[in-house]
Amino acid sequence: MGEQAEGRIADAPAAARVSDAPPAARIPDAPIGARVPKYYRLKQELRQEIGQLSPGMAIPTERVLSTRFAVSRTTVRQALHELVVEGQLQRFQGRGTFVAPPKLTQTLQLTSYTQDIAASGRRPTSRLLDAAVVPAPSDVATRLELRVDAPVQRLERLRLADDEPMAIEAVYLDAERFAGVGDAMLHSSSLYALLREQYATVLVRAEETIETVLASPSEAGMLDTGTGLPLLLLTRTSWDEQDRPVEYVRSLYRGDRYRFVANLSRPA
Amino acid sequence: MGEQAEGRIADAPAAARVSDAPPAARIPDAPIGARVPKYYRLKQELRQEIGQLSPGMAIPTERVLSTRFAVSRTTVRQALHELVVEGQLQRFQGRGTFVAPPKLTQTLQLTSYTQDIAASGRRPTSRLLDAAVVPAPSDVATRLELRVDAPVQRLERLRLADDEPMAIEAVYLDAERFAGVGDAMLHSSSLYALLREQYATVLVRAEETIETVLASPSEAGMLDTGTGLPLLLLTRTSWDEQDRPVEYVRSLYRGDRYRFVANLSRPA
DNA sequence: CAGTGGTCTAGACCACCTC
DNA sequence: AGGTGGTCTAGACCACTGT
Repeated sequence: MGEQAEGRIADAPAAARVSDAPPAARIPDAPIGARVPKYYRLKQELRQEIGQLSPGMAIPTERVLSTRFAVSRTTVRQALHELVVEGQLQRFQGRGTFVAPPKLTQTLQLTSYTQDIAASGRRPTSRLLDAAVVPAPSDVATRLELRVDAPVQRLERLRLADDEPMAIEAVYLDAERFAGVGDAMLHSSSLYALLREQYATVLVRAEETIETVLASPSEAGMLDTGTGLPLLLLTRTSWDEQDRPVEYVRSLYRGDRYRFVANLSRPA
Repeated sequence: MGEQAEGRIADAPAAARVSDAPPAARIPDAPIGARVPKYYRLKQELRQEIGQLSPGMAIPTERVLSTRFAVSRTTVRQALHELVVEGQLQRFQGRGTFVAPPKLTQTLQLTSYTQDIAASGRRPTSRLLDAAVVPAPSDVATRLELRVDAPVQRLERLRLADDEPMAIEAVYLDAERFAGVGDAMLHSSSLYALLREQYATVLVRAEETIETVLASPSEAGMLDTGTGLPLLLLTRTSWDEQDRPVEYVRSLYRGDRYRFVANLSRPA
């Protein structure tokens, strides 16, 4: 990161000040008509400095930034946290803070996942985390038009692209209609191919929702990110040619690494 | 997906303890194989209590929770913050913390915005924040297939539903092709109607992206939320029947209040 | 005015990584 | 061992909302 910051004195309306602090760097002053917290001005300053750097480069440690800008480490951490959430920085415990690569764009479309990733020039893999027949919880039952506690096959997978964890995906299927699909998935990587070839089922439409949730500690661990960081939760219900619901999928993507794109056309 | 923690006493591996603290309430113990911070266990505990309450009801103040659970106010705030981000609580400076109403679902479709909201039984309004012809920044120029700095009409509106701020929307149009559209919008509320009636332009397809960003202080002010809270940024490029790009739109929605849904069909 | 959430400080200990 | 980010504490002052 550069050497000096531009702008004038910080420390806007409030707060006790250490009287004899060294000149240190400056974070931009608060503008007039708006209330701008110190951590936010620091964030803007850091954002600009980060813009000059390349992905993967390390930035100074929290303690260094704290002294350089003459603010507490808490304030530095608040600024860094927001830059992490926005996908500009990545932090690793014990290692440091680094400039993040740009976000990746994932298309919402009714085709094979594997196919999508490969089309973007990356190597798709997946790790089966869990495959079990369980009683349908109410949301799953509703989506699949089954009764609550009806047996459903749950398939939980960690999706990777170029070996980087990309999403945690849980698929639910009617365990009676798709008997044995759990075992079959132990040796197959494409659920859609399996549905087509073994169950003569083709998906023709889907409804997908997107919202923001936060990573639990275990989710954060699997996605190699921090607890409490925003994730994008995609849920998808897909129907076959007879308009029967076939799959209900919940996928969690890192919000700092992915954006989604949908193609819309005029309603018929 | 998700996880649970049962159990008793808090204060897992670390931290100095006030020796004579009152019995206080308990937050669930940390489970074995995972590292679960105290604020996260508190969050889970609070999440459960909130589940029993109705939207709009007040919860205890930060200082009360702090003593009740025998943790610092910082820890309480971290737990509350995550519940706010997840849309379970709403905080208002000077007033208190309240149970939030459920998220609203907004459909991604190529029809009038106003129409969409009305269809969901709410009253759509909008406030024109700004209408100016400006030189196209590079991203706008790219999307509209214009040269950088070509004149574009910018229309910035605050969208409301039942008088609640819903989104900040900035639309960009080719100022030469749609000359006068800025003035016309002063007296019209529907851009799409205006395009159809005054410019004989009908939109037939669009590409929409969704990603997470954070609220700046001014955005937070307009959306009546907090600085640094996650927003969903939707960008949309729409094309007419001749496949010319017509509009480029950037909309910011509160991530704690909205989710989005898209309908997909088998690619042709 | 008292009480709320919002910001900020200074310092401590922890878990984790690299050397 | 030493340094990193992650968590937590106790306390302060602020801006804002209600009375």
